[in-house]
Amino acid sequence: MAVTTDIRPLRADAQRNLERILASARVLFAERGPSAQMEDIAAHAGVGIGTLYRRFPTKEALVTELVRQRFQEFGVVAAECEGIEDPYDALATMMRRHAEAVEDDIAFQLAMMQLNEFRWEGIEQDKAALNDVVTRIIGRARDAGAVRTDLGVEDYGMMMCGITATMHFMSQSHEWRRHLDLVLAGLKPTEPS
Amino acid sequence: MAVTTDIRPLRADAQRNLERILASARVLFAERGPSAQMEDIAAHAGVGIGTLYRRFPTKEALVTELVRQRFQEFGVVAAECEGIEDPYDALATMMRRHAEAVEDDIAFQLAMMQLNEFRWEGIEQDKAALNDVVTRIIGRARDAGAVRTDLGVEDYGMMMCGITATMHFMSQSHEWRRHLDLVLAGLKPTEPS
DNA sequence: AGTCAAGTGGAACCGTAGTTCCGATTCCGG
DNA sequence: CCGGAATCGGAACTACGGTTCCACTTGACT
Repeated sequence: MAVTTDIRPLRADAQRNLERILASARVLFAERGPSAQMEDIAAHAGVGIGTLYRRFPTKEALVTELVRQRFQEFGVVAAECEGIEDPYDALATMMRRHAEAVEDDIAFQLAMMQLNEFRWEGIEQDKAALNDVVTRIIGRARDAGAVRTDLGVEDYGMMMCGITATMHFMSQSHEWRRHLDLVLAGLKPTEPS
Repeated sequence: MAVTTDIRPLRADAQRNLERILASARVLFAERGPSAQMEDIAAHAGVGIGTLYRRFPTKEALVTELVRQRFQEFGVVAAECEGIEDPYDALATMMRRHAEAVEDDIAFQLAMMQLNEFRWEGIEQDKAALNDVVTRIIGRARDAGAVRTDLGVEDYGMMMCGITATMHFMSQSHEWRRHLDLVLAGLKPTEPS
């Protein structure tokens, strides 16, 4: 499943080219979004289109691979945040860090928002793993009385979707941090008033 | 600027066709988003593509006209909400009604989110008008101490962007209402704790 | 060094969707 | 009822971008 061994180790130059392709794709997709063109990516990597298509049978396959990588990073971040003592801080920090991780990658912003409606082949596993950690972090905050009692995991995707949208569509500056603040404020337990 | 008189009143059948085109475009764009095809719209309206292009020189022109109409409706809704006694209720109701107005129009959802980054020709005026009303409603709620003191008009677009995104990308069901609740909760004045 | 499967480059192909063009048709004033 | 300007229809044109194909090159193993 992982990176190594398929059947045959891939020729030295081919390996080098593969890495170049991935690097270039990362840059261009981040910069221009999913509409970045295959030819441009190949050119940027210094290879022909044929070479690119030898590794990734389709554009979608390429995008998916990149999204998967990013998604794993998400899992790592979440795991790190689980280590934070204060339950509320753990949740708030995770949200902030996840948002920051998305900040300068246009293609991933869109992927983030559409995670629930798109069928990303082979992401399910990483997604489930991330979901577990988030569930625990939210549960802990809730048990500690740091957030409203009706907060659930489902809310996490929703909130991130909204924040990512702000980030993506209101590109200039960092207004999205304010949106995050607003949402975080909305998480506080409803005062017994 | 308005609907009537340009130079010549438009022939009877042409007028009829224009209305049909607009109606069909409204339906198809709402249903399929901005990627709805010109040919389909023409077919749905029962006219040839040539006819469509006679009225709207480009697809963008057609979309823009529809967006403009919707936007005006937004202004009407806002004005109505300004009449609500309770300052907080006025704001909350406006947000809810604006969100509902967008609910089943995919093309307009995207337009809504991109309002700040796209250059919609000839919308500026309606946009400014709406902005004024929203400013007043938010100001009133703030003065009444119903919402945090640092809430501004700029936040309105941001919040609506986030909610629209939830609606658009997490299509199934009506989860967006929960997002709205969360955001509204976040607007409450920060308790002196 | 020789062999050849693996790998490479990029011209050509193809489908899609917006837009143009123009002969046929239709409203409307005289 | 007529003439012609306005309007119609839809075939054809165009641009764009993903994907295929294949003659040519190259790394790795004997």
